[in-house]
Amino acid sequence: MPEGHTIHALAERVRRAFGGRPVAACSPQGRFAEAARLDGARVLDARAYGKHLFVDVEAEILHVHLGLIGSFPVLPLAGAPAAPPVGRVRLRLVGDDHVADLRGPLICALTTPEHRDAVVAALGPDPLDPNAAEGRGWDRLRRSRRTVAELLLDQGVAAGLGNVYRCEVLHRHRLDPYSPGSALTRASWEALWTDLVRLLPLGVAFGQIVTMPDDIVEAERLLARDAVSDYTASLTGERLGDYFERRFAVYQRAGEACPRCGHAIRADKVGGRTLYWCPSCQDRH
DNA sequence: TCGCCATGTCCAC
DNA sequence: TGGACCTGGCGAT
Repeated sequence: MPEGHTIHALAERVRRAFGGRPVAACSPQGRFAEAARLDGARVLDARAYGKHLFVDVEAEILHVHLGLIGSFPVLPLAGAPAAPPVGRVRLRLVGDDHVADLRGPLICALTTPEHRDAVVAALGPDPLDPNAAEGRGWDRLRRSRRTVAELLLDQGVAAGLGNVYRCEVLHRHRLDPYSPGSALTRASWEALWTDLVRLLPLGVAFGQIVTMPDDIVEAERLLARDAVSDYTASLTGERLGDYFERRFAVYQRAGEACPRCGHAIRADKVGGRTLYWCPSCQDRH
C-alpha cells in the first residue's frame, strides 16, 4: 500500500491518535529493543517526507519506512484493552484510546535530528508539501540520460512516488516511459508535476490511489464540499473496502485494452519493477 | 499447502 | 543487475 499518500495519511493519524500524550511502546516481536526508550514518553509530532515517517517522542525520533510490504494501522481501542499482537509486530504503540501495530517495515529505528535532516535533504520535492520546490526535481530529471520511467521512481526527483502513480501518470500524459529524462520538455515536467499535486491529496483523503478521470472529478467534487472529512478520519490504514472501485488505466492491466486507444497494455520489467504502459498512445516527451 | 507477487530500497558482484 | 529482506494475500495445486 505505501506510496507517499499512505505515509502522509499515517502521520496525520499518528498525530491525532497519540499527539500530546504519553504512549506505551514495546516490540512484541522482539526485534526493536529500543522501543523501551519510547515507553511512557509523550508523542510530540509526526511528519511525513516522501515515504519516510518521523515521529518525535520527547527526546527521541522514531524513523519508519514501510518499504514494500510494511503496514502501520492505527486502531481505536474502543474501551477494550489492546488485543494481543497477531503476527509479527515490530513495534506496538498504545495510547489512551488507540493502538498502532507496525509490521514488516523496511526501517524502524531511533535516530538523530542530524540524520533526519540528511534523509530529508536527499529527497526531491514532495507533491504533498505545499512548499515543495518542483524545480529541484526538474533539474535532476533534465540532466539524466536514464529513462523517465526510472526517474519517476527516483525519490530525488519526486519524493513519495511509487510504481502505481508512476505508471498511471506517465499514461495520463501520454509520455513514452523509455525516453530519457534529458528529452522531457519543461512544459511536460510542469504538467506532470501539477497533476501529481492534484492527485496525491486525493490519495490521502480517500486512502486509495485515484487516477481515473471520472473518479477524480467525483473525488474533487466531494472534497470541495468537505463531504469526506469524516470518511478520511475514519481510515485506519487497515485493508478495508475502497471508496471508489479499485481501477487503473494501465497498472496491473497487462494484455487488456488501453482505455484511451484500445491497444493492448504492455508490462515490462524495468529495474526490477513492473512498468505497465500503452505502446501505442504513450509517445510524447 | 505452496509459491508467487506486491503501491520499496539497498547492497554485492 | 540480481538477490536479499520484510509480511500477507491469493491463485494454483
